[in-house]
Amino acid sequence: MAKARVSINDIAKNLNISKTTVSFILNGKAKEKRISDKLVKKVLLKVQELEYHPNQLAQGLRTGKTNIIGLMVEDISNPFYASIAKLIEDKAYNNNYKIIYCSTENNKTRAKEFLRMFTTLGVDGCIIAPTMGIEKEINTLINAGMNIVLFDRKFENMSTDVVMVNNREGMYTATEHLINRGYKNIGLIALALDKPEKEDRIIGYQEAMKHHHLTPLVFAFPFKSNLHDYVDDIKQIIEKNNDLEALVFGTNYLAISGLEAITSLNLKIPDDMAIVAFDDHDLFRIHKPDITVVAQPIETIAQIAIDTLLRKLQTKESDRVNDTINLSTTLIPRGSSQKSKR
Amino acid sequence: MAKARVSINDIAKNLNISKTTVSFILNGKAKEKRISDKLVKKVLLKVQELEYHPNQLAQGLRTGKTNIIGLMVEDISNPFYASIAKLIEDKAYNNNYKIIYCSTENNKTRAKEFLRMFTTLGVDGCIIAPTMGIEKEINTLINAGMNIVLFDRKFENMSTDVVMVNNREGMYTATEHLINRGYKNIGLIALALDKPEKEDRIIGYQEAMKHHHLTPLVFAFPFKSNLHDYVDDIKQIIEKNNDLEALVFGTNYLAISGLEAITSLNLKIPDDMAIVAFDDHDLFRIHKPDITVVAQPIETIAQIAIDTLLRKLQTKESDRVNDTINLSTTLIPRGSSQKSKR
DNA sequence: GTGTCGTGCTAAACCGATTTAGTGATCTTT
DNA sequence: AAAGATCACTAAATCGGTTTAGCACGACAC
Repeated sequence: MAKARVSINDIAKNLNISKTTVSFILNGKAKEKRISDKLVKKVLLKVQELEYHPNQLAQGLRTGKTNIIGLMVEDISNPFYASIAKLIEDKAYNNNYKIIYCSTENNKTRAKEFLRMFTTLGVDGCIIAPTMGIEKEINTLINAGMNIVLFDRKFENMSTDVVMVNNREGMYTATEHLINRGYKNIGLIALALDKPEKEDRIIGYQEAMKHHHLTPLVFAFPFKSNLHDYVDDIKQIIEKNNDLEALVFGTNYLAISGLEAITSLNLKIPDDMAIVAFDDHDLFRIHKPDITVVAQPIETIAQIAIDTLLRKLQTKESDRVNDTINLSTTLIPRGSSQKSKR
Repeated sequence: MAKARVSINDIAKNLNISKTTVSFILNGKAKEKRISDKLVKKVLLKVQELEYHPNQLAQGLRTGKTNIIGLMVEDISNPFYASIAKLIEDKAYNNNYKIIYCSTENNKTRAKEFLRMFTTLGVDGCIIAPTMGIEKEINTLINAGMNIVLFDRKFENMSTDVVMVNNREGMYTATEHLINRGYKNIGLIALALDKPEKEDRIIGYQEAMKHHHLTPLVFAFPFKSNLHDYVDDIKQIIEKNNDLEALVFGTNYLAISGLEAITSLNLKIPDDMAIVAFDDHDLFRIHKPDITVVAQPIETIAQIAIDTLLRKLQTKESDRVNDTINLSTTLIPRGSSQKSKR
């Protein structure tokens, strides 16, 4: 038999006082509202005794604060986002915030529905790694007063806080790493949600190639929710371009698919095909040979994103300044893959 | 300037009707309550025009249903849980449920606080991979009428639905796999949150060893939130037990740490040290040589967990039957590691 | 003895929905 | 033409909190 939860009325009735008084006491306004110490003690004791815990829906409805933060990413099962989610959750928890999360799978419709869900649920703020095509909705939210921090991907001319890594520079470094090791026919396998000429990671690669007078060779894919589907695509690319010496991968899962493709074609890394991945992963560290990566500062991204949001939540709307933080990536050279002469 | 959200009152006032009527219409009770088709149309149009979406806090407060499901796991950044979370989220979303999640880090206090959060927030149900030591709290919740589905780990004599894999059998199979390939000195590296003699994975290993007249050698660790800390532990074990031929790992992250340890000691897999891991991971598939694992049926676990919960939410409390589902693991033999004669 | 002030507390409105219990108008029946 | 049924809605209570406005009482001043 389900027993009814204890409400503030139960406390009040039990002590024959008004629920106003109970509320004041529980919200630390006892002094301000001149409630006697004796009564305060009595109430707190009764609260303990009956194990009263305020209904957060009612609180949220009245105060407009839910202490819920919405977190929207591409795919929570991607270790990159999962790690960030974990760090954000942890910090949120320490500040008495809960996380509602959702994976957009780069689906515009889904993303929009989640945004609506955030508002109808009354989240206090949200941290979003946005998909393309939800710019308008996000702007509407911002204008309606929602506290938003973007990360991983940004929109031009959006007046909110953004935490970004320098994708262009990171990719430039990754590409140059291969060039410095003597590779010339270097291809890029990347995701293009937007137009390729707008994707910083693609641009960084192209700049590095051009700067060294090499010809860029970009293979851009749309997002697929079954990540395994990339393996065949990559196999085909390798088979069709048999002068390819090296590949740069734009995301961790593309690189993982790349590894599978390379292995199943019986090619050796790095002699038959050298690779560099964007975004680190346990797998790249432990793989033999270990894989050079451009790592994103996951802890810092999470840290700044949640800090910024929490700060925002404590600032009057009028006093806010929107920052765009640009973090640097780190090249982690692994293996010893100087190009060997075949 | 933050614009106020549209409420049901706005719709009502705008059309000069009662909000009761609006509520009836929006909840599909127009026919039953004999609201004229003309008015129904007018209301729906106005709802569209003003982009009205009901406040879910108010709805939740009144109806006692929030359409929120709580998901509690050990660590959302562990791919095992992250994958399950993703699948659960997806299915929940399709049924108009949202997910609030939290990582317990096997911390009793944290877990208890999260459970409380679930109730004060009024979640409709929760899916929990429980930590040890929160049995009492979970029972209290169940008695208070909360809908709970447990997975990954269970408590004896708890009257709720549980989705489990057969850990004992899985570990037996994993161990026997190594025995069949000719290894004799096989150690187990596992987590022991409870007492080792109560951990099914440890028991399965021991049974396999004894059945084949071999001596079990169990190394049980407590949970550490910094997973990297296991590497040194494992290195020491390998160094101190130099007759060890093979290791079975109880979790994916222990196996990953094991790989790191083995590599950093310059040992070769499987010749110097053969291994089998419990719970698959991209890394084990792609690693050279690839690593034999006992895989858990992640999709099925997620599927059954959320299905069971959703079904439970639609069933009268009195009609409920609690199931314990036992799923089998799958041995995925990889590599070709017959023990070589040294 | 009346006005003022401080003390200690509370009644009632409110947040935004749902739900219960009707109400007044029109139509049927006899 | 009175009684009952049907129709098309609605006022008010409710969920469980917070917040506003204010009341009753005693002390003190004059």
